[in-house]
Amino acid sequence: MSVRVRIAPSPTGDPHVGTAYIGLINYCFAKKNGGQFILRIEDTDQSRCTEASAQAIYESMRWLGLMYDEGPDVGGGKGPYVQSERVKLGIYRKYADQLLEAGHAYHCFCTARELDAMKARQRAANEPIMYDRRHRGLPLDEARKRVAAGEPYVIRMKVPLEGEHVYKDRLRKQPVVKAWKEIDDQVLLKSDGWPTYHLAAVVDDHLMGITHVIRAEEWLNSLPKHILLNEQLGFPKPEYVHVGLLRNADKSKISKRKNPTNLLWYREQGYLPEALLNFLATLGHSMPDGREKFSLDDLIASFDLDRINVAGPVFDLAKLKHLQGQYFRELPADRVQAEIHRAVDARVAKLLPLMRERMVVGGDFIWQAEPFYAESVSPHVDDLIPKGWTKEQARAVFEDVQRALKTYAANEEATWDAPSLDAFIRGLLAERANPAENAPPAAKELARLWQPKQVFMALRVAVTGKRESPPLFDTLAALGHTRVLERLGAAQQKLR
RNA sequence: GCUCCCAUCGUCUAGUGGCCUAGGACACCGGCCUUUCAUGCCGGCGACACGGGUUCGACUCCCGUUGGGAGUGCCA
Repeated sequence: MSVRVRIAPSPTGDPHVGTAYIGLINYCFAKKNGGQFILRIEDTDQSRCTEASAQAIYESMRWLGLMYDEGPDVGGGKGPYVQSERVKLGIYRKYADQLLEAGHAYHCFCTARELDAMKARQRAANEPIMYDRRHRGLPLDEARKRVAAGEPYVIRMKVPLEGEHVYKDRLRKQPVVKAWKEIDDQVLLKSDGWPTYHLAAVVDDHLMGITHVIRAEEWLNSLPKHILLNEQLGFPKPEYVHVGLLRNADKSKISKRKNPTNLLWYREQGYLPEALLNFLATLGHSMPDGREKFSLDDLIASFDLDRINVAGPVFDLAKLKHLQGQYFRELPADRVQAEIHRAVDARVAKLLPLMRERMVVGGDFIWQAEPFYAESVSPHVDDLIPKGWTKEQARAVFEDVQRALKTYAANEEATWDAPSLDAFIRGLLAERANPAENAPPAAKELARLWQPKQVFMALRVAVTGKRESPPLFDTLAALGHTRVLERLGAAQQKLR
């Protein structure tokens, strides 16, 4: 039988680097075995899923070159490949009814409030948190009467009350053993009539002829439910394989707060798909010959599912950058030039309003915009010290402003734009120039320094490295708080 | 809390009982090349979490401890 694998992302938010990671593994496994790689969109949460997000998934998979043989935008013989469309076809309802008839599932009429109360009680008592199955014994005909009467309900699966589930995952040394009594009677069909992930995925994997479900470790806990569902539905079981989750530096599940997780961000930044794919591959898989730089074709040729690591790897941007550099430097001159144009164009539109009135010829943009592109700037020490100030005084003022801006940037309410920064910084100056009666002597001594003209020039020099620049607050806004704070710190270093 | 998974340098990993005084890559440090920087090359720092077994012999197998992670949703 031919291998058929899939990725089944949910179109919420930005296309995720984890999708690419799991996608890469599935893709390689499919290609290695002459099988098919399928993309299915799991949008059964009507409140969170968007079409734009689905489009972004297609786009990023294409960009990476992880082209699927079947999927929403390419078709295929087992479609539709979007679950919301399948809901409309009544596919999941049909299987839910089948489970109901066979006595493998039942109606539950609990309200959200009842369920919350149940959880709260269990939490307080340090008991495992799960549904108490209060409606499990309800006869089917009685439940149907309540449904007919318009009472809201969900359909839950009937999990065995005793015994245990054992599954040997090919990547793990020991079989995974889980007692049934610790597994919840999972909701299969929600009160809006749409399926939950568990029902939809099992049904679709079967209908789409999926032979191997290779997915992230976060699904391992619900594995018994999925296998049970296959059995109750009379489906032949695919092989389930669970790979480790990508991690942040602190080992927690990768998140956008701590890492760039948006695939399109990498494209915007100018990362090459080959580099990103190569990097992702080294995270979980290793070449038998130890090669660490290789093409997708090389990877497929040597790919071995059993060599995938189960321990979740830390996503290390520094290593990606190194690989990216290697790929970039191999690029032919015309591609390099194209990449430069792309990188510049992306920022020109934003900066042009600031630059324009100071420009005489187009080339002026290059040096005028330099502070906005540069990683760091190198101001002249003399320019950092306004007339009549000492080095120490200048440093004290920079430190004070930096601290204030740091607090400001950390404030959720505050916005980092020119008008807000203008108001904030002028307010700070006014405050410092007029210290309270009971202020420390040091503050009173510095009070005379807080003149806008001089402080603004010093700040301008610190953040741009030049005495000429667009208006200070526009400049601060365009630079972003991270760079501004960095440069204020660097200025203080220079003044030591 | 409960359940499950995982455990080699800071990070990604090689290692499937003797080839290991544990190999490579990133990062870091030093040197060479170079007017500078970068690239490139050379070198250095640096790990088998701990404790018990099994065995003639454990990084490799088993058990426990510790640590980390995930799940615990009418989200996926």
